[in-house]
Amino acid sequence: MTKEYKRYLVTSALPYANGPVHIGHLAGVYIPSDIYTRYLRLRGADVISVCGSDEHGVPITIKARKEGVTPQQIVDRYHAIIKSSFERLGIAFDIYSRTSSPTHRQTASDFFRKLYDEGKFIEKSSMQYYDQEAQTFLADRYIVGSCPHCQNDRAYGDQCEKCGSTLSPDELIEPHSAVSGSVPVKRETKHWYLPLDQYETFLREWILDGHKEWKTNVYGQCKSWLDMGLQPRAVSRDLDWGIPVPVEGAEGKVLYVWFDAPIGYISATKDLTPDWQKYWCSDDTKMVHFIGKDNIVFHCIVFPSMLKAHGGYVLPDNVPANEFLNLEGDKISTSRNWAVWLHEYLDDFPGKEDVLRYVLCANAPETKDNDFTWRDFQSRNNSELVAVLGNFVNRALVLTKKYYDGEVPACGSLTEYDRQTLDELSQIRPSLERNIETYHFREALKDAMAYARIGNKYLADTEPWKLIKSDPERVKTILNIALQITADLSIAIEPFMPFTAAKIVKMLDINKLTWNDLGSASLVEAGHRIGEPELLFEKIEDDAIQRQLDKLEAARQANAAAEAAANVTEQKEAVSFDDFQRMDIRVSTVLAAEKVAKTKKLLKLTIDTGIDQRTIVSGIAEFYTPEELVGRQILVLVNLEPRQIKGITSNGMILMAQDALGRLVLLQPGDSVNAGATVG
RNA sequence: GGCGGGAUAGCUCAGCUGGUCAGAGCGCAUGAUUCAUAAUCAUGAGGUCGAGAGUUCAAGUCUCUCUCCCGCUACCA
Repeated sequence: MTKEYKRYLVTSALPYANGPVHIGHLAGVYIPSDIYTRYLRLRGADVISVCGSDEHGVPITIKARKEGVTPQQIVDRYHAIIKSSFERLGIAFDIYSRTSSPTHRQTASDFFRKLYDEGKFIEKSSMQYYDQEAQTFLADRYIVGSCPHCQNDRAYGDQCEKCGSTLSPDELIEPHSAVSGSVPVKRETKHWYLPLDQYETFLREWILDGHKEWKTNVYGQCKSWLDMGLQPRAVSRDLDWGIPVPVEGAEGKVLYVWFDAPIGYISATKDLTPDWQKYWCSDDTKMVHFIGKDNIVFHCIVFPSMLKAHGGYVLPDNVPANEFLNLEGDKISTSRNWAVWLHEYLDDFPGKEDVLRYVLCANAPETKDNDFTWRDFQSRNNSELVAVLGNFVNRALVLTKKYYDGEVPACGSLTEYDRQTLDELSQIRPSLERNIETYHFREALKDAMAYARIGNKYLADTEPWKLIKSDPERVKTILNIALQITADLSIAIEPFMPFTAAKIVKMLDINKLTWNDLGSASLVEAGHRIGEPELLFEKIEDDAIQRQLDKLEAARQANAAAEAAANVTEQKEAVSFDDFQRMDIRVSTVLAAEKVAKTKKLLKLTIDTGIDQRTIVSGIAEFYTPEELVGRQILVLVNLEPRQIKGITSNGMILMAQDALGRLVLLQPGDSVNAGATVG
């Protein structure tokens, strides 16, 4: 798509304000978007970068309730932390807004109302759980019960955090309200849906035909969704935290958070400039969404459908989604405190903002999930930033200071080798530009570092410290060139390491350069006096790394302790002996076992209960193979109501123990007994 | 089970439309060097490009099958 654009609109996924920002967010979204934005600015492009906190949604209300504060207090807290830590890291948004702002409330509300008035929604009533005591409908997250898969008695209505399965409230065993603890009842409620299915044709043409250049993970994910067929998606919820649905008779309903959040890009732009329509409503704006892969469907399918339904807005030109960053081999997790928090990093490593920016860019999960390790962090700092970049700049400046008292020497006639070096340097820029413009920031960073590598090689090959005795004139030219390379380097690394770039500019004591200067060999004039050289980076010693590793180890142990405590479930309510007597549990023998086609967890077992032979379907395929089950004695609840599973009638339930890891283990008699022996 | 992504030197990764594509950085080894934060520079080690088959004059690069990892989705009492 070689369309000519007049301006750029860069958006970065809105961080969810129920926790601080960690390195996964940075590597996936904010570092790339910042590099891209800074590059465009250096080029003098008309570009704005917008972001803000995503402050609605159920998890925030849950956190607030848990802490006994208001949702507003929660989002105020994290908005402040996130905003200031971004600033400290040099993430240069033109505006960092928030979705609880009046502008956003108005914008999202108007957006909804326009679609509503134009009949772009469908209305549907459904039965949902209602808490009579608290007089409120319950979001899926607010319903707690036993997980039907792993028996965890603290599963939520949308997900069981223990076994990871996705649930619906109806699946929960013994559901109760997380608000009041009472047993909820079903009550009818009305909601509005965006009929995504109506936008399928548009999306297919726009993405599958029109944007084949998108990253394979993004394109593939979109294709997958489109091929599965899109369903209408609810855009409202029964909740009191959020933007009220601007429709008569919609009291107690708010916009669903995924509907209001992306509109935050628009309202942030409004907060930034009265000229916001120039960016949002002109075809010659290039909009780019920087996101993580968990957001692909919202930014490529849902939000574009919303924009299309609304009309008059630009669609994204690209959605460069990154994969996930792991930490020391494990998934980053906010709830498990398995993360490197940005605000803590900034406190622990003052003055090392660029080190983190460098490492996260060099190791960004651009094509697949990646791992952040503190050893790698240390190694990249010590052997790349200190040894290559910092060292080269220091060499050039110190030599200038030493030989010429800081006065830039004049460039004399160039040798063949000089020309060769300058030629090599000139080849970097096109590659660097191409890599940034195609969102290959890892490669782009390598290109930027090449200036320092070439500089080091140039000094080693020309050996000015030797020539200073035999051919002082020649040394002037050499150091002049070394200083030019240093100046070029400062331009090339600015998008990646703005603090370091600024330091170099300060040490050279020159005016800030622009991208157009990159590649020039006359950026520092002869006779100019440079400032005082200082070190750009310092080595990071083992003990600093060890402290971070210890910190993580502490989190790991805290998690293990918490999990162990959580795993011992409470004793259930007392039952009468009669209740127990009603259960008919028998020792049975497995006669045959086979996998149920098209399932991952199900086995179809034929068993001898002593009374009869019958079929039972059980979800143990992940733990037992059919072969090892045949001939085994097991315990079976034989008088459980039959149930249809995958078209097979299951007559009974196999008793199993579940360990702390969610693993299912069969129970069997200590000694062999006859089939049909009763248990009681 | 369906779909998507990934699998290339010890580590992190480049390899676009098939033919100097078997590469870079780090790490390692050897040598050189001392201006520099013991930093730098040179050279090297030979990885069956996840496995197998196929198309082709020619395949990491295309097709098919399989294995493993990540994600989405379905199923589970």
